Parts: sequence; C-alpha cells; structure tokens
Amino acid sequence: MSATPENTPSAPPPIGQMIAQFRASRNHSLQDLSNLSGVSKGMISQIENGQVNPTLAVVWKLASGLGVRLQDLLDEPDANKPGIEFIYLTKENCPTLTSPGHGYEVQILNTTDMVETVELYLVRFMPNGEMTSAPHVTGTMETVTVFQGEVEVDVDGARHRVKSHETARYSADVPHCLRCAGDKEALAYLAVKFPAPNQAALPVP
Amino acid sequence: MSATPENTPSAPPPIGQMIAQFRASRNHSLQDLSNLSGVSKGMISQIENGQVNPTLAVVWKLASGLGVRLQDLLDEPDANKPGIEFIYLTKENCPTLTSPGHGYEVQILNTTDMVETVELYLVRFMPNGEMTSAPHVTGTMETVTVFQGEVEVDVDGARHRVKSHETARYSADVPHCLRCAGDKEALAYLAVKFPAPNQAALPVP
DNA sequence: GCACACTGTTCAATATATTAAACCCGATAG
DNA sequence: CTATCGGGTTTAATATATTGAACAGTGTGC
Repeated sequence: MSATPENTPSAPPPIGQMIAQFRASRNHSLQDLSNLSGVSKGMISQIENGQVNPTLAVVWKLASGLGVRLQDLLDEPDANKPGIEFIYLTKENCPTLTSPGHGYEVQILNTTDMVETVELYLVRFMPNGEMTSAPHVTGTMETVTVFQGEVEVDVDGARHRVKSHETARYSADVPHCLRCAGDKEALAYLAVKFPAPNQAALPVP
Repeated sequence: MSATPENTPSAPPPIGQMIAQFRASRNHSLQDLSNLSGVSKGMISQIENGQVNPTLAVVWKLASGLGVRLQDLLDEPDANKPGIEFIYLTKENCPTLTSPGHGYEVQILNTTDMVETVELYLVRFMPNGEMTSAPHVTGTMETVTVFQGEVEVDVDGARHRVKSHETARYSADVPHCLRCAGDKEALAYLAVKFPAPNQAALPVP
C-alpha cells in the first residue's frame, strides 16, 4: 500500500476517458482500435473504464493506433469549463495592426489574453506590401490561404507563389516573408501553429 | 474496414533515460526518489535500465516526485528534426470532402498524418448548404471567417449571422451548425482549435 | 583490519496488467 | 419468433510489474 505522500498535487491523469473520447470521435469500435494498436479489446475496455493501470507501453501503443502523441492522452479533459461563447469580429472591433511603411495590415482573430498554440490572422496587403518575420520557435508551421490577389512566400530564401483561393503550408522556424505579388491588393488568411508548449528545460546539473 | 498498415512510427519513449537524467540532475539517490515518489527503489532501478515497462501510475508518481509534468518525461531527448518544408495546396491536390446531399464541400488544409491541435478547413457552401457538427471535446473553439456570401452560425440553438469578410469565434463543444445564408454560394475559412489533444473534427453526415 | 553509511543491483513473493475466449445485449435480418 | 452479427463487458489463465529484503560494491573513519 502506498503511503500517499504529501506531494500528490493532482490525481493521475484519467487516461481512460481520453482514450474513449478519441476512439468515439473517430467512430472506432474496440475491435478497430485493437487491430490498429495491437492491444486486446478487453484491455481497452478496462482501461477506458478505469479498472486497470495500463502499462506505459500499452498506452503508447494506443496513442500510436489513434494517431496521436502520448502527451495528447495525458492532458486533463475538462480542466476548465468555459461556457458557451459567441464573439463577432468586424473590422472595427477587431484588434488590427497596421504597418503603413510596409503596406499591410493585420487583423488578429485570436483573443490575446489566452495562451494558444495557434494564432489566426487576416492580412491585407497593399500592392508591394511586404510582411517579414524572424524565425519562430522550432517546429512552428504557417498555413497561408489567399482570397484576393496573389501572394509571394519566401521561406529561408526560397521564393514561392500562392494564387487566389489556394493555400501553402511551410516551415516558419526560418526567416520568412509574405509579399503582395502583382499590382492588386491581396487578402490572405494566415494560421501560425506553434509546437506544443511543453519542453521544460532540463535543469542544470 | 480500414486495413491500416504497420503503424510503428517510432519506438516507445526511452523513459528510463529521462528519469535517470532528471534524477541525476537533482543529485537524488534512488532512495531519495523512492521516498519522494513512493515507488520502491528497486523498481526505479529497473525502470532506468529499461528492464520493465512501468505502469502509467508509477510513471506519474515518479514525475510527481521529480516535480515535473508527465509529458516532460515522455519527450524524446532530441527528436526535433526541423527540415524546411513548403507544400502547395490547390483544389486538385488537396483532400476534399464533398457532401452533396447537404450542399457543401470541405478542403482540409492540414495534412492528416500530422497530429495537430488545430484543424484548418476551407468550406464552400451551395445555397441552402448546411454543415452540422456534433459537439467536440470540451473547450474546443471554432473560428469562422467568411470570404464570400453570408453564413449563419447556430451554436447550441442560438442563431448568429456572419457577413462577408467578417469573423466569428464560438464554442464548438456544443451542437453547432454552419449554414449558407441567402441564395449565393458562400466561402468560409474554418479553424477548429482543440484544447490540447487533436481530434477529428469532421462534420456529421 | 573492521564497521558503517551509502550507493545501485538483483532476488522471491505478491499484486496486477494483459490476453484470448466466453459472455451479454441490442439491432437487423430471415 | 430464432438466428446472427457487431458492439461492449466480464472471466480464467498467463505474463509481468512491483515490492521489500537481501546482495554487492565504494568510500570513510576508527
């Protein structure tokens, strides 16, 4: 019997619920996930119902079968219950950054007060407008979709072109730049996806 | 139905090495960590040497004793392989889901093989097209930006309207529905942000 | 030399995680 | 109705994770 030391800040993660949620969201039966992961379906049932403490290897197999990372199964499912929300963003009430010298302006579609792993922007380019970014955190990816005009994307020196109603996804952990191509205004939707914010630095020895 | 091929993306995490590193970095003996975590020191020894597959509960106790999050023990020591990438998505080479009976089609701007906490979609609505979604994981938020036509958003029964070039952000952990308003086609960009884990967020047919 | 305190390893006993098969239940046929 | 199937649960047998104690090495001081 464990002495239950005083440093038990929270409960062990309810991994069963997470697995059940993931499995349900993919419309997989226990048998399906068993085939995908190599874990017996009886075991999966017991894990989902919290009747056993699965081995790390088994949890890893399940994460593999579900196509998620191990860490994704460990996050608390309902740490905070936000409540139903609906926010309407117009050009007026939406925080907008203008960069007149560079010929573009950016609407920030995220609320800035919440820490997010993704940021959403709407970028309007004047002709010859250019938005240059320093490298972001390693692993950051950007997805840009053009809705008006045409945009040129430089990624680490390489130059690419994205036409209207098309999309490009590229590494943003290197110097990169978005530029209005042609003489018409351009409108683009930019999603910046940061890697998961874990990576607690190892303490100095 | 789906004969998923061998999915052995990587090896199970070398958690023993991580624990040994953390323990060494704090100058803790096996006995110390045993006292802190409540796991027997023999067990810790075997785990560090990779001789056993620890139970998730034990790994969690060790993480607690070390004062780190569970995820911190699971990260590969140096698994980050940046590699500069640029992917161009057109309507042709982009996975598209059509739902002819419901009058909309969806381009998936994420690659499906990478685990993300955000999913990006481009949705084209026919007049009267309607995309209904079951609730996603608690805490999921959706951001929809309209680029053509007008879109009606139902969130948990409440009805809202988003005009062209405007944006709405709303809770997606309740029943919700996007609908073409008016008799013109509508084009919308949809970003689905999950709290932490990834989840398939495709509409219910 | 011995005894001691400390490290980390390994051993026998026990608890339990894991499997494959049996089982239960609702739906859909026939 | 009975049969059958797929979904989920439970069960008996096995494998193995976990424990506490015994073991081995390493200095340290007397």
